[in-house]
Amino acid sequence: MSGGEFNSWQTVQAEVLRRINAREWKPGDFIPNEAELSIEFGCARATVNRALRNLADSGLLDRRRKAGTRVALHPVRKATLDIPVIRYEIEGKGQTYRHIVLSRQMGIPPSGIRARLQTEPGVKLLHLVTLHLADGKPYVFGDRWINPEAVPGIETADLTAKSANEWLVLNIPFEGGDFSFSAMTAGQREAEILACKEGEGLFVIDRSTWNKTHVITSVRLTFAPGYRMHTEI
Amino acid sequence: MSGGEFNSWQTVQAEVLRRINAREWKPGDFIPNEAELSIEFGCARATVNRALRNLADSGLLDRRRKAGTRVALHPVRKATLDIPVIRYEIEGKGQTYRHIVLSRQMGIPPSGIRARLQTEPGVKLLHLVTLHLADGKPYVFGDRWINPEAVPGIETADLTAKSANEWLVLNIPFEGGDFSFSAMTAGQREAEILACKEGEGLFVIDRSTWNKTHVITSVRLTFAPGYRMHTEI
DNA sequence: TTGGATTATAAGTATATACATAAAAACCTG
DNA sequence: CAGGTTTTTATGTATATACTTATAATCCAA
Repeated sequence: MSGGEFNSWQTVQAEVLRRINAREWKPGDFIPNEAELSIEFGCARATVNRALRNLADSGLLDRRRKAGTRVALHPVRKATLDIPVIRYEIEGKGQTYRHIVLSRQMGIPPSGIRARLQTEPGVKLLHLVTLHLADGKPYVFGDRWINPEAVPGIETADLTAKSANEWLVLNIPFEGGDFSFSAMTAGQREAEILACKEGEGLFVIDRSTWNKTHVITSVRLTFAPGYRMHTEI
Repeated sequence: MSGGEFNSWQTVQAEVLRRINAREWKPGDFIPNEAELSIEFGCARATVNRALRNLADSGLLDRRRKAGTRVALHPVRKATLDIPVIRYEIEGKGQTYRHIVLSRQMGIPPSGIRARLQTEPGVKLLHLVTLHLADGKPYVFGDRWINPEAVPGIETADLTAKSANEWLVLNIPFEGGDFSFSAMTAGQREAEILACKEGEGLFVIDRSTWNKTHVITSVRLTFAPGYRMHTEI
């Protein structure tokens, strides 16, 4: 074997990829261990490690200590998508951004929201409905519940200058988030707010974010017709 | 400074994250270089490098050679989402999978598809419409165009046993893909195929995949009402 | 003052070595 | 032979060192 010059982790990665694609190593197969590969490729084990770790990160290999490395059985492709702050997304397209607070009040959330935010029954949360506009046209509206216990200062915050999301991103660091993407049919309320027709299909993002101690906020973003989310791999 | 024990890349990463969250290092700020940090943290530069590289990968830091490392100005959060093969997705939920080829013929594609697949005007492509069912109920249908030049053997392939997507994944390795997610309103055709009402909001994925030489295929997946795509960060 | 060459610098990477750790496999023991 | 213990092993990680590379900053000449 031995053969070519594989003296960078990128070339090692490319060669491993080639073997996977050429079915020399088939899904489910164990591949030689790092030590063996480092000899075959004529490089250090650390270099092989870097390449294999990278491929494992992107879902093409499964690795376990002691067990070894195998080609992923169902090579799941992982796409990474950026979760932008809406203002940047709009301004990035060269449009002018504006947002309006449609309503803001403390209230007892519906049970679904309460479950997400993990609060006790009867506890009041801040409920905020905002509309974001691009060049003056409705772009997306957010129906948001905030746990004031997790967000000191939210009651007195001015959320007309900066949107709630921006304010939170700036002031309350979060560690994790939970996103789901779906479609809904515009009802009367959505049609009114987004200035579209009833019955149109709308793109929806539901998102919760949390830090170590609390679930901070849960928001449903309903986009005006025509919105697309895009990514490449 | 010096201070605590930061002798693993994870603890270094955690400390850097803490400083970012605590605004000790603000968005746009340059942070000390690797050599300085390695002294401060009492670890090797490679350890700092691993931590910072990881944070850069996840979008929280911007790094450039010679320039240095700074906290990302708009700390974009990146969510990774798995692109599953539909059969695995359905079977993973414990439902039975079945799929039907609704139509299969060579034809001249509309100009939008032609542009995506980068083929010459007048060239015929394979057009395939399939419906995937979960427990016998319509789950998603795919409207797919395949470039036969990129896919030798597709004309004679049996696409009733394995779906086109599975066949392609198994036989034609691809290097890159392009995904976009949106919502549409069910028209008469969608309502019929997916057994839903006209005017319902449907989740749509448009996907093209390519390898080094060709764009292989472009497909629009239209999901039955209620579909959600989920991810965490 | 501009624009091209030079230099200094910070990240990027490769390597040998050493040790840590998870977990499969082999080895007991009752 | 079940169930627990020990051993083995492949990956995971840390470190010192050395070299590479992109590029910001500087210098210099037309």
